[in-house]
Amino acid sequence: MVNYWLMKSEPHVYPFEMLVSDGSTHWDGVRNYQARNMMRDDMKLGDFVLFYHSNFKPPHVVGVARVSREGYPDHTAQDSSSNYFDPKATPDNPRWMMVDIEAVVELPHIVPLDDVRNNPVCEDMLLVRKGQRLSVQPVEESHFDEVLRMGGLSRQQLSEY
DNA sequence: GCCAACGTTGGC
DNA sequence: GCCAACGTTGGC
Repeated sequence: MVNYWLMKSEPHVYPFEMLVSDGSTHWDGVRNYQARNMMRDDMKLGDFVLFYHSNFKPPHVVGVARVSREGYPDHTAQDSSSNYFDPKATPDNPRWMMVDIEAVVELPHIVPLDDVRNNPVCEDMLLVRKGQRLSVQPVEESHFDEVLRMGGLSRQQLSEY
C-alpha cells in the first residue's frame, strides 16, 4: 500500500528544480529522531512525497516526488568534513538514516501554505498545525489528493507519470 | 531579523 | 528522571 509524505527543503539550498535535474537524490542531513524513524521504518518504495519549499515567500508545495530507495544510513553523519557530521555516529551505529527520492512532476502551479491553511479539507494537516516543525511528515491520502488538486493536477494525471 | 515552539543536552 | 539552558526550525 502506498503512503504519502511531505518533505521540506529550503529552495536556496535544494530547490525542486534541482531534484528534477538530478533525477533523484539522497535526503541527507535530517537530524531529528521522529523524522529519522519515519525514513527508517515507514517510507516505502513508491510512496509519494509532496515537495515543500520552506523559508521562502510564500512557503509552498511545488511538486511531487517518490521514494526510490528505502531507509539506509546517512553517511554524512560519519564524515567529519560534513556540516551534518555527528561524532556519535559509527559504522556499527550510524544513528541517522535517509531515503532516496526521485522527481515525479512539478505541479502546474505552486500551492502556497496559506491556501492549504485556508482550505477546510486540509484543516487537520500536520503542515498547518501550530508549532509543527518536522521536515519529514506523513500526509493523509485525502490531504495529498487535495493539495494535488489545488496545484492543478489530478490523481489520474499523476498516475501517468 | 525576530521569536514561538519545539527538541536536545547534560548537570544534578 | 527532572529540568534549565541552549540550539534549531521556519513563518512572519
